[in-house]
Amino acid sequence: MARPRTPLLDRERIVRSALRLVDEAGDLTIPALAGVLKVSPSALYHHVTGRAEIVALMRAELVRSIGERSLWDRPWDEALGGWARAYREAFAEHPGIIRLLATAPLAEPFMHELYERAVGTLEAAGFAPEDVMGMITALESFILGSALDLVAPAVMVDAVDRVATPRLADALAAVPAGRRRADQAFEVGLAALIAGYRTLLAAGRGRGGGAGDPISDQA
Amino acid sequence: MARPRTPLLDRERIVRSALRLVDEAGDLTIPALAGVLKVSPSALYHHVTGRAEIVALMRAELVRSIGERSLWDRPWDEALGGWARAYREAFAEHPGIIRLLATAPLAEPFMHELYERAVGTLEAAGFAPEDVMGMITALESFILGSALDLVAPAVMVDAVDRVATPRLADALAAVPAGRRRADQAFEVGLAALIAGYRTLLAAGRGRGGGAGDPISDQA
DNA sequence: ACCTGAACACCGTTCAAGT
DNA sequence: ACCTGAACACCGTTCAAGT
Repeated sequence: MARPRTPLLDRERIVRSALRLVDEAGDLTIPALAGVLKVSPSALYHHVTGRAEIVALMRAELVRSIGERSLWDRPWDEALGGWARAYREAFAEHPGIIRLLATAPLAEPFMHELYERAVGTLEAAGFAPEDVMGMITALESFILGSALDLVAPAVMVDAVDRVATPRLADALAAVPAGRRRADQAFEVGLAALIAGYRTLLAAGRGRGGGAGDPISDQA
Repeated sequence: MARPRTPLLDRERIVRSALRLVDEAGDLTIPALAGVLKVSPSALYHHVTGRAEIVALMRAELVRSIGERSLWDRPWDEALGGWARAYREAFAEHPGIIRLLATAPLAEPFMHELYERAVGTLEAAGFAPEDVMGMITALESFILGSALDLVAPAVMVDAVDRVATPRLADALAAVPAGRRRADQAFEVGLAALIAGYRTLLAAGRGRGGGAGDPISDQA
């Protein structure tokens, strides 16, 4: 057929199909993607520089959806927690994508707007300006690690030696099954991280010239 | 030459070379590994089931070195923090390996002993048995995410639009360069996570029948 | 401009053949 | 048992040829 009068492909269709393919096949290959799009593999290269760009476009799409779900006009701890949940939730909806995106760089221009809001929220809350990027990066590391945990196979209870590692065996018996295992670990970690940030805020206000008093604020 | 009287290969030599190759080339391919070992690619399959097993062996080696560096006969917060640092440090010594291991399952039998110690330490400290696996998993997610952050390119300060995202631009100016950027974020997150766990312990002791009183303990 | 088909340089893995 | 060399089924990418 060669050049059709109306193009068969465009970047949006490519990304949409790529997302669906990764969801279903758990992997992204050019031949498979071309197959889904009913096109020859080489046709893709007229719209996209290569596989790497397709992955980058998938990431952009994900970041866009995170931004849509994040709400910043609330207390910093709620805002940050909501952002973290939206972030991980976006990954959770496309489990196959996690490995693909984890190994490629995270920080890209379309993240800037999200960072801007997070920085603004934390600084307004009274955190030291020199701490906020570290706080955001640490939270992001936790989210990404938790997303990977989402697709990691759980430690098998019956694979654990009750004699060699009895406490582990007991602790595992108390762990919920399936998706809830990862969810619970995420919530435990998120709560701890934010609680930790809270103590940082209290300490900072104590020594620095902050707004309130950490002791009386607790009452 | 065919079968040499003394074998050219064994699993240990394969893993050692694989680690070195990943460190230097940043990637692991069978042909390259065979080249380093001065052997034909197919020779490897007499000692190892395939590439996946080589990666698994590399992980086992890493876990072994983490175990060696971890000390558990100390207060839970120090022990857990030390474990986390040893864990990340082991990754940091082989940056190329991080992407390789991040995408493969983390939990494997040789982790059991490490988990056993962590569970024992946390339960002895008074944490609720149903919480400890979640706490360990969350910490591990943070460590793995931080290891990935170690090999992620930093957000470029001059790539940030000072008009669109002024707060981000300012916050980035306060971020240290190079390796220290990731180190600082890791320490911020680790401190927060452990501080958060501490409040969890205090709260648990408050309602449960724990050993101490969270308020008077602080003095 | 946009697609196809052939081609290239890779990859991991298998397997018969040699000692 | 342990290695080689040829072979296979893949992969991502390029490029001339067609409309």
